[in-house]
Amino acid sequence: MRRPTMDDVAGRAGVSRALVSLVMRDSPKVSPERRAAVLAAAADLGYSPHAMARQLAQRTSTVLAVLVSDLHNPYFADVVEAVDTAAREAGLDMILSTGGRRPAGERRAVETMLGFRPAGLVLLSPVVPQSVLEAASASTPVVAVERTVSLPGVDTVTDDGRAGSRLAVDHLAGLGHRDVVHLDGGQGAQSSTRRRGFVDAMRAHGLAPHVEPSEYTEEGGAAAVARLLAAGTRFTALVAANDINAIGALSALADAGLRVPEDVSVVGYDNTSLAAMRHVGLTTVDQPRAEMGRLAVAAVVERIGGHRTAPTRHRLQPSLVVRTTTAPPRAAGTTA
Amino acid sequence: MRRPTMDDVAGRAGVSRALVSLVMRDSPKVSPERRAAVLAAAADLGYSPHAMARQLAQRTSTVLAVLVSDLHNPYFADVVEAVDTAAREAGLDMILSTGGRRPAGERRAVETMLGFRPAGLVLLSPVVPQSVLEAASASTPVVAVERTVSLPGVDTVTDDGRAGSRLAVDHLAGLGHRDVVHLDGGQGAQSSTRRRGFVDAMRAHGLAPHVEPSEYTEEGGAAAVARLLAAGTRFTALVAANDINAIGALSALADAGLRVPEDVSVVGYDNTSLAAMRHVGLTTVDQPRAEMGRLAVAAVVERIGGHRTAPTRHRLQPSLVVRTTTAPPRAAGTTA
DNA sequence: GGTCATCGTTAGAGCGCTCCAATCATTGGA
DNA sequence: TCCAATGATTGGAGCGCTCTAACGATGACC
Repeated sequence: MRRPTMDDVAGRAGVSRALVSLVMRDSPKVSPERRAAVLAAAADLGYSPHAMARQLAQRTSTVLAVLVSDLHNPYFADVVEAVDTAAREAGLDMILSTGGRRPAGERRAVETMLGFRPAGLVLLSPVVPQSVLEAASASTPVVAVERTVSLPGVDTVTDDGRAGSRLAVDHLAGLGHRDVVHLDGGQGAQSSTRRRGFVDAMRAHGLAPHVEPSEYTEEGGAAAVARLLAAGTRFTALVAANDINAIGALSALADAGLRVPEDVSVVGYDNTSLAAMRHVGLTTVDQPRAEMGRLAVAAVVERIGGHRTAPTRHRLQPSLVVRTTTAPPRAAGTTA
Repeated sequence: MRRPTMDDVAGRAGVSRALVSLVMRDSPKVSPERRAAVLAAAADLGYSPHAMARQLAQRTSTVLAVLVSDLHNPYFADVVEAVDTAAREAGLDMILSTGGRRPAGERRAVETMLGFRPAGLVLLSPVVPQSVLEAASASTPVVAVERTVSLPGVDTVTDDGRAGSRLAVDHLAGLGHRDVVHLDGGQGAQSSTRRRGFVDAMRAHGLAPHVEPSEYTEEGGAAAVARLLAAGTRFTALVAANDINAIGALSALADAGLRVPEDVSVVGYDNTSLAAMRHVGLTTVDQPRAEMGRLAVAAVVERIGGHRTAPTRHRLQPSLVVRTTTAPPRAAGTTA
């Protein structure tokens, strides 16, 4: 079970350990014969470098730590995939961990990862308090995705949540809706931005904004709609906190015998694979997830290289994807 | 940016580095006063142990490497969550990586992870050739989940795919279906087991089994159904390769104007959150995912402890979850 | 023929930690 | 009172690697 070390390879190839090290790192200053001998010995022994020993000696890490708030949300699968690809291209190895959308879980996950002295830390929609991010940024480059942070040591990559909500409202208002309710993301990252965008856009259309508390989960969406119906609230359209929240809302509407989009129109946020499913066909706001993942890694790389110390604030433009859950309200055409 | 080391803490607390090490590992053989002094110094300095240096010195890793074949399949989110929880309880830190369901990608991911000399390697539905698993098992405990492997050094945790398919067929046959088609998982892990179970169960009911090639993806399911319809194949029920494959099949059926379950019944496999969605309501075969994740970690832990060298072969019993995509066929009641 | 770069190679220190054996301080038993 | 036993603490070697500086061997140059 004991794996061969550099010394074993050196012994077999009849060279010094330092030379083996050079070969392993593709140094140009090694004669072809020696290089061949070393590679042959390594192959014979089935040797591969010990990544941790290397990092300890180098005093520089190639580990990119990534925290995912919720593995069940397909939104993250896309971002993580992009991060993974970009990280590999930058020569970084991704470590993934999850906090289960709970601050305590995330905090512990961050601490564990920091124990590995990663080259950087990418947090996807984190819910930990800012203080944790600040502490982390003291020892490694930190990038927060889909979370507004104003710390000088923390870079951010978000979509323009206000613009996203505006797209949704403009679309609905254009269809003739006047009674539109926003299901709020609560403690979730970026929810306040989306809420503000909703309120502003509604006012711009001369409509009264109604915000109903909810959260970034299916259950939350269902519960919020159930509450609205129980209260007898009048609405013909919903702007959900995100896609899974919208899915929950759709379920609750179906339970109540309301048809979508005939009785109620629904708009989601994130354009996850869920929204694209034929049986859902959710109209939703698309975030450039791949781009966001790439930018997050790029931000880390820039900091590592020391090319930058000032924080980056990427704010990407979302777009609307219209599918089958939105249509003019019943009494359409009555609006100006 | 330089993080404090154990020596810094020792200096501040006025003790030796070895004593700090003992405190950090909660050794009982440290006097309360010294312990307090060390902890205070560590807190002042914001010290946290360097996980990699620790592992190098200990010659034993606490890293559990986990390979996920497809982050987009919610099936894995559940298993990973269970693995994460169990790993943490066992004092292991999870590293996650993904191969994008491509053998080359998985192979590279495995090599990268092995560079960290993990305490164990858990592969979820891997598609790499057995030789890769064999090579890996030479240097660390390896557990394959949902993949049949007969190597002595590799433990396995699978569900009983034959039994799962049988549950599906029994259910459909019980409803009166006679023309049932199985969408095959192709190269995917465990697909041959599920296929065999389907064929055997159909024969046991005196029915002719029809197997249509497909794969573990939404597109694959849609394409297979489109092919069946184009060929004019007669069928009243489908046993899909897995849930996302079933989702694709549902879409294709809808496109063709066929209603589910009135015209065609559909059974999935995995009981993912997708299947449970109100708008899908997929009848499906449930795997005890949490249990599987736990068992996988347990297998690694047993090998680490040296308690076992013989391979474990866990085969768990699946169960059927009946929802709304299955019903008697149009001409029901005609069967014996 | 001697000096000086240049090149490929190597010894050895050190990364931050754990482990072992050795040390020192205390206590209890005879 | 002395010695063994117990418990708390420490020095130093070593984990597998990288890095720096130094090394010997060439060859170029005058």
